[in-house]
Amino acid sequence: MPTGPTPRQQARADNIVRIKELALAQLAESGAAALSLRAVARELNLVSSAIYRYYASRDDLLTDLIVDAYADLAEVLEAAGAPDRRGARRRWIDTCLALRAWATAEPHRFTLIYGSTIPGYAAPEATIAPAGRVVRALCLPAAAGPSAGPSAARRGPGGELGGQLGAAAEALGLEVDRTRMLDLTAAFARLVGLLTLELNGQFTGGFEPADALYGVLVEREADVLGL
Amino acid sequence: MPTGPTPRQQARADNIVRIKELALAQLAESGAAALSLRAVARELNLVSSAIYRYYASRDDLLTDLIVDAYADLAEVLEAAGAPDRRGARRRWIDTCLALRAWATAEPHRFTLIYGSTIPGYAAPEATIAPAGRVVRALCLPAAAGPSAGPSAARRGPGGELGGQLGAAAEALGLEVDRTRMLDLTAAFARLVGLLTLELNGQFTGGFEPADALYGVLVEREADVLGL
DNA sequence: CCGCAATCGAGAGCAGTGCTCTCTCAAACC
DNA sequence: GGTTTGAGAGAGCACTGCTCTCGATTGCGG
Repeated sequence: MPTGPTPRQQARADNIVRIKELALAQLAESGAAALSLRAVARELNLVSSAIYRYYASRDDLLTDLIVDAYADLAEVLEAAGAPDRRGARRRWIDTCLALRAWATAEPHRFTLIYGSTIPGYAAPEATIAPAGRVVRALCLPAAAGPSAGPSAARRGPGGELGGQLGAAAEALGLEVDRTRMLDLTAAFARLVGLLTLELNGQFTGGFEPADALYGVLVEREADVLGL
Repeated sequence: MPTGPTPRQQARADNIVRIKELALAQLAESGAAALSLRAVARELNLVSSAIYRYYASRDDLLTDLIVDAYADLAEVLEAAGAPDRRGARRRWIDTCLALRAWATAEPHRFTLIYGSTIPGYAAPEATIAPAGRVVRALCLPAAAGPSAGPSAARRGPGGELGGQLGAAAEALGLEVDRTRMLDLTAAFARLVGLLTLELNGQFTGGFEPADALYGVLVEREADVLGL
């Protein structure tokens, strides 16, 4: 019979959850730079050194939060773009709107994954798969489109760029040709770019709130993608 | 007669320059989060408290670096897009390429201005004008285009978005109608988005280096803008 | 059921940070 | 020449990440 977790394991799991919650709260109000392990420990009525029983370093905690953020975002996008009676255009647009809704609801988590990283800091191995899942979730509703088809997966731009696009499509498990992959990549970059600018206040005074702008641009993306 | 700066003023100016240089060097190798005033003071053979004669706080120094980065980038873009015998399309493309060249040459400075900011941290007044200058420099070569004209500056989408676009165009001193402003805003967001993703290593494994991708997408932007 | 090993928290401590305050000394100005 | 202004030194506070050691508790194997 499958024995449940021992009390100790349970307590440990609970503590990890609480640590993440508190860390997320700190993140939301002061940003990633101000995340303090000691402060988390304090709020947990733990002595500072005890935190290291759960995370070997501050970066480890951050990495965990990043992975969680990717996973949550991917889930949201997958739900928004799930295949159903809606047409591809509607699913694509809903997915894009879900992206912005998530980003504006949790700006600290969005900037955690798409904001600036430290120079020379390579994304830990653990984060690349979840990151890909987000890209895939966003692209999937728009994967089928002009010149797309299972047997065309190898066609499209040749040369270096063609190889990169083909590899990227394959890595994401998207059955699209290279031209389509180029369009999807561009669309992804545009959306993330727009949100990054908005969240960083680059639009302050001009486009606050940017709902209308975003709405129009998403429609345009749909047009460009032939949805 | 205009007396030159006193030795004291000169020494002070020199020190500020040296502080910025050292800070930039730190930024380049460890990121903005790791910028340490004490470390800068140490390299300057100064005791830590003496730094505060020049900058009242760490944030003040960062703000200064941000303003400088905007100014430098704007200068580069203005030079790349300066009116001359080249056609508008060529000038636009050259400007876009200059943007990427600057961003990849000084990734720490690019992420300093377009990377993530701290939640609740409002951009200091001093930074918004230089930020606008960059936008203007990028848009200028593509300002003239379909449906554009001095007397059309008020036309284009109406409603909330129309007002925002009109105000933005006016604030930047761009003589474009609102439709054009929408296109320019979108193009700006796309380019910055793409570069942000690239510099943050979101393309690792797929599109490194992203020269080819960027080149193709810039050509496309030119098409969309009717250049 | 009992002993041994793994785990956890406490506490002290190190090196570093931003920033403040006071003091001294030299340069600049009247 | 006397006085004001500015620069640097030094000590200190509160904080950070992280390490090490040392009891105490838990849980597993014999």
